[in-house]
Amino acid sequence: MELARRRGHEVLTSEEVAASVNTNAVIVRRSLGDLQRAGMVRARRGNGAGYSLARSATEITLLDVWLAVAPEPLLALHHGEPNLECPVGRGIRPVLTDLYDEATDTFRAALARSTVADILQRILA
Amino acid sequence: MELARRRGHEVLTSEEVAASVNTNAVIVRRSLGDLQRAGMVRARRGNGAGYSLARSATEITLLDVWLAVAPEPLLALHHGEPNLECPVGRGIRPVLTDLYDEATDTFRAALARSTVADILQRILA
DNA sequence: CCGTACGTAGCAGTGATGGTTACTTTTGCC
DNA sequence: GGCAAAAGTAACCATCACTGCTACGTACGG
Repeated sequence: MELARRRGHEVLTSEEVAASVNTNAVIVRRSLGDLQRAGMVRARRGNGAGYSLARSATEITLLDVWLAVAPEPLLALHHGEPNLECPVGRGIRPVLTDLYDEATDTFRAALARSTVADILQRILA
Repeated sequence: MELARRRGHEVLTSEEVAASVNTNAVIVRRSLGDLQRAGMVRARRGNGAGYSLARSATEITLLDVWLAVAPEPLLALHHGEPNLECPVGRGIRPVLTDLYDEATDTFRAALARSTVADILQRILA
């Protein structure tokens, strides 16, 4: 959570972030790369480089982050084809994808209700 | 979907279900075993054995199925501990689990709105 | 008692993820 | 211009979960 270092440090290196998450700097660069492609984070390179927020923390929702780092469909159908000779096998997929989409939408709506700023405020409270 | 064979066949063997899902009988037995432990399906053994619904299809929601077969938390925290020297690292987990629970609840509520009977009706429509 | 089909263990193949190392590229500073 | 710092990225390995398969134990009807 990038905003916490708006108390002095304008940018954070991947090493610093990795230390605070107890993981590897490369993992951080990979994840922040996703957020950067989604336009929520800026990366400066070269000497004195590091990451900073590209948008205000009040304008970044959990949903934004979720979409940037999780391309997977949350509910996946069985990989293989069902047996098309069975009447259920033929018709089940559109119905299930429909229901999946519905459930996924409510899930996303819940994520969209919280911004990074909200979360930070609740952490510091 | 077990109800479709209430047009004659009282029980289905794992082999028959596997054929209709284009998968292996053992996989079916494992999955239906979960549903059986959750009380939604009955299994008869011995000669002429097979599976049948333990409750009416109108009394089985997608949420029931989901809970029976998916014990995973849908949104998992990072496995490792965050750095506890960072103020954000210390406080973030309760906040995130809270938000995760909230989103997961709305997701489950959406699943609870559909029963197996509903799905079957939509398939045959 | 015998055959059928569930229950379950064990194993190989696959794919996703995390972690590490190493190398390239960019860029500020001297 | 050259050096050093740090992002970007590729390659590789370990781990884990899941599917699919074989095989065997177990319950139960005829």
